[in-house]
Amino acid sequence: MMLALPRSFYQRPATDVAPDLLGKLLVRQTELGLRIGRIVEVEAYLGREDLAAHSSKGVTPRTQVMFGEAGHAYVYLIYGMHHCMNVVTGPAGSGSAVLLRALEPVQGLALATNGPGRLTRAMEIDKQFYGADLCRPDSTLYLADDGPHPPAEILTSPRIGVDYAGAWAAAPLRYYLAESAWVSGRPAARSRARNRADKTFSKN
DNA sequence: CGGTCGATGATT
DNA sequence: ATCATCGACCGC
Repeated sequence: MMLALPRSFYQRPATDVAPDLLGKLLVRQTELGLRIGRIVEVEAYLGREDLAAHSSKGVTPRTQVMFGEAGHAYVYLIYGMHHCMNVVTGPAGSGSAVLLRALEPVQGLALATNGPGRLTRAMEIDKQFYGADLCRPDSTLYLADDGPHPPAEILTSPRIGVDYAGAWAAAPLRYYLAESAWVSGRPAARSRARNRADKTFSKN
C-alpha cells in the first residue's frame, strides 16, 4: 500500500497544512476496493479565536478530537444528512483543522466528489471515522503523496457557508487549485455532476 | 442561468 | 434555533 503522510506533516499551523494538502491523495480502503481522490480544495479552521471553527465553542464531546493530536480525522454530520471530513492540525490543544472540500477522482470513485458532503459520500466516510488516526499504517483511511507534479497555482477565497462568523467570515482561508475542474461550485463540475446524477436516476 | 427553500438530525 | 450542504424547483 501507499505510504501514509507522517504525523509531522499535520503538526504545523492549519494555514501551512492546508495549501500543502492540495495535490495529496486521499486513500480509502473499502470492502470492495480502493478509492482514491486527489485533493483540490480545502479550508483551514484555526482554533478557539476563529469564530467559524467548531472549536471556538471550546472542548465538547463533538469537538474534543479537534483538540487532540494532529493527524486524526474530525468527521461530523451537518444539516442532518451530510458528513464533512477534517484533518486535525497543529499542536494538541490548538483546536485547528483543515476541511477537505473537493477531490479529483483518481481510482474507484463513481459519485461526484466536488463539495465536502459529496466527497464523504463518494469515499464512504462517516462518523465511524470520527477520531480515526490517519497515520496508522493499517488505517483504511489516510493521506499520501502523489509523486512529483508540475507546479500548480493555488488561489484563496473566503470560506464557504460561514457568514455568521463576523470578521472571520472574510478571512481568505479557503485554498484551491486554480486550474482544477473538480473544485466545488464550478460550472463545469456542476454540469458534470448533474449529468452523472441524471444517468443514475434514469436507470429504472 | 440565478435565487430560494426544504430536508433532517446533532449540537448548544 | 442553528448549521463548515445539497439538490430541487422556480422565474427569467
